[in-house]
Amino acid sequence: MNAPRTARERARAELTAEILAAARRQLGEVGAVGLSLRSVARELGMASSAVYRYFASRDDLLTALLVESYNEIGEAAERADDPDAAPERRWLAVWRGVRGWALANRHEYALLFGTPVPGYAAPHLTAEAAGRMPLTLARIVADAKRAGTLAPPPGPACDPAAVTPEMLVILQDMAFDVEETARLVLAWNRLVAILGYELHGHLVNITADDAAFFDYTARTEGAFNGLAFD
Amino acid sequence: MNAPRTARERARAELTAEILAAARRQLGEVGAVGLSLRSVARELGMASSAVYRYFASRDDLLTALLVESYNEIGEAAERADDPDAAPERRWLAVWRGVRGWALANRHEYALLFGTPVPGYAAPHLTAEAAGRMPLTLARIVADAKRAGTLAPPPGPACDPAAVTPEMLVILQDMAFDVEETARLVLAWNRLVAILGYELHGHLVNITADDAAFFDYTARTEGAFNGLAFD
DNA sequence: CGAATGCAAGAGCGGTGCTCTCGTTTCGGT
DNA sequence: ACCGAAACGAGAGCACCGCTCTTGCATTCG
Repeated sequence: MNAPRTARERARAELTAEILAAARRQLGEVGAVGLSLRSVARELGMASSAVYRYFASRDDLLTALLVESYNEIGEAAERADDPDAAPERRWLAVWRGVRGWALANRHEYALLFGTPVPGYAAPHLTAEAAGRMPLTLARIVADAKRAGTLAPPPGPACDPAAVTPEMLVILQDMAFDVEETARLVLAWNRLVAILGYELHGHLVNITADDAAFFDYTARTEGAFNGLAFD
Repeated sequence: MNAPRTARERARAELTAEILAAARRQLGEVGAVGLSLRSVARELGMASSAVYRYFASRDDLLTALLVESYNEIGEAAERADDPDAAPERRWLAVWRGVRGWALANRHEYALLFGTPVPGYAAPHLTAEAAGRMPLTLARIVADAKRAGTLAPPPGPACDPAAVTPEMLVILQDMAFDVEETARLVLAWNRLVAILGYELHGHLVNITADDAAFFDYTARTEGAFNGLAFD
């Protein structure tokens, strides 16, 4: 990420940003499958072939939007977190913060957590951005554990072989054991899943007050992770 | 679903089935976004325009595959269920049955529970087929409740206004209250979500033994729904 | 100043969903 | 037995897509 020196480099950086912005706008309107490189080019008044100077393929453009969205949802989670509050309040606040972003950016949310494009595997660079949201949840539980307010593990035991050693290493400075790690994975999965259900219409005619049901889900999952809900 | 009388009607029914079968085959190979009406027509040796006599649009064809897949996953759940076994065994068996179908039909699974096509809303006819799998889970809990082996509700309370009255009516002959209904919705959501994570690669480098982690998830969710796991 | 590079534009390829027309076949009622 | 209506298959065509290649112009660098 060096600063552009020449005028050409500056222009290139600006145009790249413009393309990305236009693509993001169109993504928000027509979704990922409807996003067309040609229409992005049209919006910017350039030939479609010119866009390929900046993004090698449509998938590359989508990957850039993917990273951007991962960072946004991670930032939404981090911004909603007040490290000085009680763990239960923090937990609910972060869940609500993520929901707020998801409701305001449903196409981006679908891009992040929906059906992956068949021939497409998310490049490794997305890993760090993708981790910000789950890590925010993990920090809350870690703080509660450090403060000694974490309840004993409820529910059945988890096979220690089910979770990778890498995962335990990543979370090692938070001193999580296998059980706590597995429950955190499930909490992260739950947050993503319940929002997917709400956004994709799977809860129509099932839940009446989506916000209330979401809060219920958040409290449930927080209690499952040892936080003092109820 | 009347029996075909004339030769024309018989031919029409057969061709419709052939188109559907070819489409299903291609869906399994290239996924929903890669499924092209033209290539289906090519496979059957007919003009692409002829297919439109049988399916008004690509979305219509996809809807037919959607209903077919919903019924298959529902049948997989029902077939895995042995009503004479203990509720805990039934619960785990159904979860595993659904996982088996999902692993063997990942593109169909993605079609059912992945990102919905932007302009597309699932027609109402899919509702009955879509309900078979969740209802199988509900029956197990209902039987356990009837047998008096259901544990008291764990976790935080649910706002009674969160769940629709319709939902309670549907499950009324099982005599579920709001809490039990909400937990069942979450169990159904969990089953779909954890399989989505496994199939879409969100658990790579996180879980080591996917089957073991899935079983852990099933037991966890079963215990949350009052079944006697652990 | 000249060479090398970056760049935008256009044409073109093969693919898509979908529509319209045209000639043929089949069916139902008289 | 006939005749009109309906169903049907095939083909051409429209507008769009991702992507590539070539061409000519502008900028940068030695």
